[in-house]
Amino acid sequence: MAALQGSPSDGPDPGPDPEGDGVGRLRTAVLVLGRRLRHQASGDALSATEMAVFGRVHRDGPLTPGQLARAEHVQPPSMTRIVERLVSGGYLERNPHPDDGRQHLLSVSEVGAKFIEETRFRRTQWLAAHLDQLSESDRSTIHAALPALQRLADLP
Amino acid sequence: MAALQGSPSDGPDPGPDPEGDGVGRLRTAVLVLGRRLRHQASGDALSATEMAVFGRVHRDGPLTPGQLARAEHVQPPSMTRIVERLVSGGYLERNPHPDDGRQHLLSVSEVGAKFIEETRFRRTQWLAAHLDQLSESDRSTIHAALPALQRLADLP
DNA sequence: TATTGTTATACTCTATAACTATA
DNA sequence: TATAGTTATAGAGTATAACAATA
Repeated sequence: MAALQGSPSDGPDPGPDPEGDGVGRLRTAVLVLGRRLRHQASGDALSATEMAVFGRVHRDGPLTPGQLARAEHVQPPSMTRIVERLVSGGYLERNPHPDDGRQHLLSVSEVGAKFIEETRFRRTQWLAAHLDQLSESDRSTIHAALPALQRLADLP
Repeated sequence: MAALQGSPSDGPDPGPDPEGDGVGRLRTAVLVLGRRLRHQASGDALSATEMAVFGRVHRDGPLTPGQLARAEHVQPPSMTRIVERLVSGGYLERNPHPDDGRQHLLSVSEVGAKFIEETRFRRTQWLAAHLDQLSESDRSTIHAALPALQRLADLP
């Protein structure tokens, strides 16, 4: 079916804005946001991706590297490096897996927990600061779309 | 004010999911989507960013490299390389600027226009194909959030 | 033998700095 | 002198391939 507005086969009137369809605009918005997210994070202690992984461990409890790789849709070697930086930076801790000697369980360290409290308080993150500049209506619309965006991102 | 759900100062009840706030989830969704968009595009003729720039020229008419760089939030040298590939691939054409010898105007070539028609018909793009797998309700929610996401991406 | 994770390596994207040409 | 664009170079992020350890 149509994806975010009419597809070519929907009828005789594709509208006045042929390629200005939702797909193109969504792609652009995602790419620009991601680009800015990464770049603005470069002065921070953690990169955007590191922050995402760190936040996920904090949210979803102890996880193995493999679980994290699947959740973030990166390959295992990429996650190895991300986790390596987070562990050597003191944000995450590696604990042995109770049942399986090959795996580890990653959890937020004490230092890491304190770091989250600080950054939540300071609100220095680019995304949080810029969301605050939107109208209340824009924020709630984005908030409403979040589950759908997550489902889109996690589709096989 | 609060950004996508309660901030720490909103009251005594931060909810059961401290860091599972909208900011973190939005960051993750954007990063994962961008990652998959880039990766899945690697088999295509154009990368995700190239497609975004190409689509913008198609949408918004002849543009200069500088205008494109500002619109996509990349630095001018980055846009130079993106445009270079699109021009040498035959998708875009460089035309002299009527008033200013330093600038060029980029427009979609005949081959480029045909390419857009084909890909719209084939729907091979990762994003379009996956949007089609969402429910109608999810698609319309995302569609409704698109202007807000664009404003967020374009904030100074 | 299959799975989890790591090491080694390479590629893409994008940035900063320095330069050229035009205004 | 200021602006638009390009060239040269470097860094971050992520992938694939090969390997080690455990199930």
